[in-house]
Amino acid sequence: MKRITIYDVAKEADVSLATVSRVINGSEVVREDTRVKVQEAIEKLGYKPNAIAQGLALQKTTTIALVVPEASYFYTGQIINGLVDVAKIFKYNLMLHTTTEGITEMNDIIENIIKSRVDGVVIYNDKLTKDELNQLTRYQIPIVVIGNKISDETIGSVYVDFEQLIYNYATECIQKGKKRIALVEDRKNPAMIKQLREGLSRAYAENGMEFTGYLEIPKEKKSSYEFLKSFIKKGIEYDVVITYRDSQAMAVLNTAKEADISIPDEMELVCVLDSKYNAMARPQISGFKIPDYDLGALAMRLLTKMLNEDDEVIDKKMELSYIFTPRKSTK
Amino acid sequence: MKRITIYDVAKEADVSLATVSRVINGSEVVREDTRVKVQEAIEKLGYKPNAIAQGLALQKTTTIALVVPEASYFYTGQIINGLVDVAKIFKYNLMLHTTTEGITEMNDIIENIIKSRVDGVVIYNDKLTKDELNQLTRYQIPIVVIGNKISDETIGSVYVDFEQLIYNYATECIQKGKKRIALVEDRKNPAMIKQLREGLSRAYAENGMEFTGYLEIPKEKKSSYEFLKSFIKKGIEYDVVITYRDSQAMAVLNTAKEADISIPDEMELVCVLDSKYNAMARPQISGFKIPDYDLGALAMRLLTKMLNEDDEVIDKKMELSYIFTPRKSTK
DNA sequence: CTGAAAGCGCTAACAC
DNA sequence: GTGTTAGCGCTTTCAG
Repeated sequence: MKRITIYDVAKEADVSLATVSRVINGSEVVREDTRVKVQEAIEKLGYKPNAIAQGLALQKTTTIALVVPEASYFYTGQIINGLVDVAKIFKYNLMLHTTTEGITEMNDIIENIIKSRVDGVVIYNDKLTKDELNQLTRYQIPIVVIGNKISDETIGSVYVDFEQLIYNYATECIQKGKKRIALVEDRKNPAMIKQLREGLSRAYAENGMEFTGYLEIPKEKKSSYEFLKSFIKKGIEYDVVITYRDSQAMAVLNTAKEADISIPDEMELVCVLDSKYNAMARPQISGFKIPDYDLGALAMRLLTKMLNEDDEVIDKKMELSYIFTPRKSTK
Repeated sequence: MKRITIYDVAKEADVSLATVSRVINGSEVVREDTRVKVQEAIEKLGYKPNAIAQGLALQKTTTIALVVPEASYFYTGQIINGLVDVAKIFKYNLMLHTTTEGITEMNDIIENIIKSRVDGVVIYNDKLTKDELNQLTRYQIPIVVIGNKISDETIGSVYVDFEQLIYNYATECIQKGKKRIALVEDRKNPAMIKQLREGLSRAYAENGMEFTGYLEIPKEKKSSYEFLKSFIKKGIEYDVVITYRDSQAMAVLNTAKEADISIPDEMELVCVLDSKYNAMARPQISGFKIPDYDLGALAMRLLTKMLNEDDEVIDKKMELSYIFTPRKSTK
């Protein structure tokens, strides 16, 4: 089957290709009967405009690049859903780029993004140097970053302040006398853990103490569970242990049970990133409800605004809040 | 900043644009010193070839469309990872399209895919009519479907035969005397549940019985958990209950515990789609390890073969196997 | 209201 | 080896 182009339609409808172009793009100036004539020709031939050619002619692709860490986790998934939904509303297509921990060179992705001439990019990524961002801005491409407070002329950001979140929580704990707080390392999210440590350190510092509860998982241990198993049975050293992801929290739960430590009576447990699995565990795990879907949705919305010259973007830096969801693992 | 094109590079390097094109595409015929000259010009100007223009000229975009259900679940995520990794190897870009249950009209997506002139598409989707596929094939675009046994001239498929899986399992159960098997409905995956029911029915039929253990979740119940709660406490009616997703299995686990039913002693539990959460539950939930990552990776590999004229595609229909992972919820 | 023609950036014969 | 030129399919002035 021969590729059918605007030219074929023009011939079929006995008009010029300019006219066909007009009806495709819903121009008002076309007379009704010729519009119908063209429409019929389009139907008959099964013509679909070539977005690539349009992109070339218009200097815009109506597609946005998405850069996300490997799409494995529920949390990321929800963010993507938010991005996708809003993109759909504004008729943007999405190019998916994923970063694997360290392995995927950001540079390749950036190179790719630039070549593909997308209209904008949304990046959800902890590790991401200023340099790399500049690379993108140098090519004038609008960016929205999820999870970082960066922002300037062509960069917007949408995030939750985890440092503040954990600071607030720790402060409250300390004031209630729960001074022994532990934070479990998460190898998959070093940048996030760094933020959490900072928040904890700040809270401790303000109370004249030093934070010493960072639980680094020894290299030889393959999983948090394996580590915690040997760690937790040593005895109860902490009032509350904080994990980043649900699976780590569940590991704590399981190891505590095995060590006959009662949660929350003898030790409390909090998971930063709440998830449905937290609610399914027994005891149910307390956590912070992060507006993941909204992070994605608002990021995309912000980008569409930045892309649309008519829209005045008031604030390129959007901080979203979280809600602590107390369940059974905390008192 | 003015958009810099191949023409600018040509002028800068004092050669013709054809030569620049040649070095960009690694043509062998360029003399070393002019290649260097051009490279320098490219560096200096920060030139990046416009993939859109290349796409137009070459009649191919080196991008593949992905159609997946909303990217929420771990299972889907792994498939995507597989797809992404292989796509990366073969330098294909990915356009992401997601289908929301029923809401997203497949037609819009198809329209979009056709317009974007992708080289191929990978569809992971239960509900997908033959009609819709034909729509795509009509435009000569190669497709690989994940999860369905469809296949013809331009369509390949990679799947796990769940009907057979559950048939095998049920048959074994029946032979061991566990004749009361239940299957919990999954509203989010009706097509999959249909397959599972068929497998169960077949197993029962072959043993001269009829399958009656389909547990439909009443419309007024908001979650599997809510339903199971009222259902399970009625007493033990089944020898083994089968769920599709991990969260449903966990719901069974929790409700059984609340009803003081011992798993696996009084009732066994199997989750079709195994996940890490199954291993974190207590008792740990048995399940079938589905090669999700491989499904994605092989689907993409198959597509790349179909796209490459040199490659002879031997079999467009790939059935992957599963492994039953017995844990503590089955005897 | 419609058509003619230039151009978007790049590739690929075809010359030289 | 390198340059010239004709497209790839579509949009958009500019005329008429």
